[in-house]
Amino acid sequence: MVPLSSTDLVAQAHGLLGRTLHGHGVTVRLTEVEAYAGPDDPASHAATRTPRSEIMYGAPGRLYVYRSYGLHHCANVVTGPSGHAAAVLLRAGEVVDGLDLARQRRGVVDDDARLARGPGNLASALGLTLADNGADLDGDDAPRLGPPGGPGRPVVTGPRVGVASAADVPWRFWLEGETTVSAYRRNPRAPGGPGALRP
DNA sequence: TAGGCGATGACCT
DNA sequence: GGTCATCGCCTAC
Repeated sequence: MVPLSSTDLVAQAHGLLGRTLHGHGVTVRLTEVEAYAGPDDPASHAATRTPRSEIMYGAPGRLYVYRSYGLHHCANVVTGPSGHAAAVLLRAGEVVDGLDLARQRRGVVDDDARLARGPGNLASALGLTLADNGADLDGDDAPRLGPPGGPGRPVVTGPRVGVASAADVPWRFWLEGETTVSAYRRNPRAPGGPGALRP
């Protein structure tokens, strides 16, 4: 196994900002992501290796989709390498193509910035479901990632949203000034003090 | 097999 | 700011 340093993971997360993700008829430009380090990260689903999290232990460049609170789907990009289970949660994006379809899926017509704000909404706008779990993002079929490119504007760093463990690890990254970025909300179960895990 | 919990989001006050 | 809907997954027994 090749150890993945936190700086590499941060670089992977930064690399996804500003990049496009093509879903089922909808394309978004990623504006907010969160990094999860794998078995060493108590906030990651990969902290316990189970059939659900197994996809994160596989090859990088694949999509990990899970259902949260019985209502929403959340999408991650496995950043690997194989066996390390590092992944980046896609939290928000700007819909740049397929606006009508995204509005139809989300039922939002008055504020395009809300179409893909929040991981559940992002997955919904893209039409991502559990059926997309394990999809190869470098393949020809949707979902797939667009070509790498710079974020285009300064990247802001902050603590991760909603996690009960390691809530203070500043592995949430978003593009400065983007209206599509979701609001910060701390998990009520998270301890008040600084987290034990620091990059 | 049953019970508890969660990387959420929308609505209400 | 607070509450609640809702169900797949994990763990304990």
